[in-house]
Amino acid sequence: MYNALVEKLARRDVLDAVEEAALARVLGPAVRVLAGRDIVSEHVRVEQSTLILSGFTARYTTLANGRRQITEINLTGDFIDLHSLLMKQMDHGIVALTDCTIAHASHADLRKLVDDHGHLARLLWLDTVIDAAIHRQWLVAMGRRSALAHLCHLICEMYLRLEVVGQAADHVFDLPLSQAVLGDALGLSTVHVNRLIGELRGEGVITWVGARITVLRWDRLAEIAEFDPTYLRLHREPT
Amino acid sequence: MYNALVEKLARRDVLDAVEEAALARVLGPAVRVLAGRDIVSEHVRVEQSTLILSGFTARYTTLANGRRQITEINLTGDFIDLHSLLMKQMDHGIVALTDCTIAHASHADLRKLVDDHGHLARLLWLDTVIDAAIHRQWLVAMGRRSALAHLCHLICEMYLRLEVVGQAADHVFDLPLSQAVLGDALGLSTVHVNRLIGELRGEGVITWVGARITVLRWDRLAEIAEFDPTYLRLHREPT
DNA sequence: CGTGTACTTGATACAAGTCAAGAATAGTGG
DNA sequence: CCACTATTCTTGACTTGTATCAAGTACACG
Repeated sequence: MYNALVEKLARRDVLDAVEEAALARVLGPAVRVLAGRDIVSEHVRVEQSTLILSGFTARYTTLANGRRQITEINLTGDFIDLHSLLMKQMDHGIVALTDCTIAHASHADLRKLVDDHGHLARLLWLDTVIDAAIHRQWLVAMGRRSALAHLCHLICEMYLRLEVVGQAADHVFDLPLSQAVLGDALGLSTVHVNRLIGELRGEGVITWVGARITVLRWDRLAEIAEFDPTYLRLHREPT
Repeated sequence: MYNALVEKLARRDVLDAVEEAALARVLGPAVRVLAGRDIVSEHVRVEQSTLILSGFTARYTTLANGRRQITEINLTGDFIDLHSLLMKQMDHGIVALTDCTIAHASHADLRKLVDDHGHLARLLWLDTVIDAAIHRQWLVAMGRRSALAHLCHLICEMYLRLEVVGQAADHVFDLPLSQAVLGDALGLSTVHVNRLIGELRGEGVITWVGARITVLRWDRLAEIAEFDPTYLRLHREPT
């Protein structure tokens, strides 16, 4: 059930059976969460971390005027609040964007896991470091790329991350997020997101029907986004 | 010479003499870097991490059209590329914004340090986790706050971070960054940054003469920014 | 004391937001 | 299975925040 996480970590460095077993041991039973529900609320203190077994979630922050900014979209195999092992108090909330299955790991157990397994600890540390790298790419896209390039960048990122966990292939994948959610992630209005998608459709770069995205011209998409996948660290290397 | 780092870590959790000594041992001699020079270039692979002993640096990414986005401003006591211990390949560059003094620590030595000192390792991990939290705050400010609120948020953050290392007190501090640099950090044009500063001056919120910023009305500044310092984790707690 | 960099201000352009309303889908209960 | 409802998507008209272009002023520094 924690296969996606193992696949992701194994994509970065060899994971031995002992480590896999240790990881499995800290995870609690699968829990179902309905779309729209908070998995972790803003500002709370937590004593456990959460692994996504299936579904999409978002880190978000709400402002006084009710506007929301999503700072990362997470998916199957992501340890969404691993950072809370070190920073107990949440600086943001995490909401289920679709129906999700999750599993918890207590900080006490995780603490023992990282104490006993140095190599695995470094891989988990790496995972939090990659979160930061994703944040930086979003910052660059938000601050200095055009809205269209920003959207293209997000599509490229989602495709690659889904591909790692077997939920994307041949430039086809499902992204069951509303345009309002995408707007909150991109820092744009829903209307503008809609027009950008229309533009990509019109140029024949993608089709997007329901949740199903088909990238017809990947090269063009990556070119508009100036997409460089280095930051996702999807190659195997001793860590 | 590494006092600022020790002060910062000690602000978060008790650091014993053994840990302090171990930290000192991995650091090489102080090196001078002139303003404008790259400390680490984009895309390169590195085998050492860098601690700022004095001065200001910026993480940045350059786009094809020459525009630049700064994703974090770093200062005295910051381990600017600690993440490279785990992700060797840089996904961004680091430039000296002012003349700086820095010290290097080889990854081999750092690796041994984190292997031998679990608690210290967690504090360093925490430091990278806080970098991610800072990125998230910038994302929120960029995506959903007004340009004015974004600038105010940056001023609040810089003040608190400088205060930790003894470079700010009584709402007065030096921020020797040009408005062009601030624009690259905020994702705004230089002209607009200039007008925002004028607005804050006009409202009597701050004075800003040369590099010297005096916050006359901190409450107002924090209110505009909706600033909540939780993300900087500046309280002591076992980690 | 001259020259480059940073700051400041004004005029204009444009990207993206807001408001509004209709069309398409998906979900729900009878 | 269909009618009813609530989202979500789409399009148009208009507004606004921020960028761009341009020119002048104030510093800093060699």
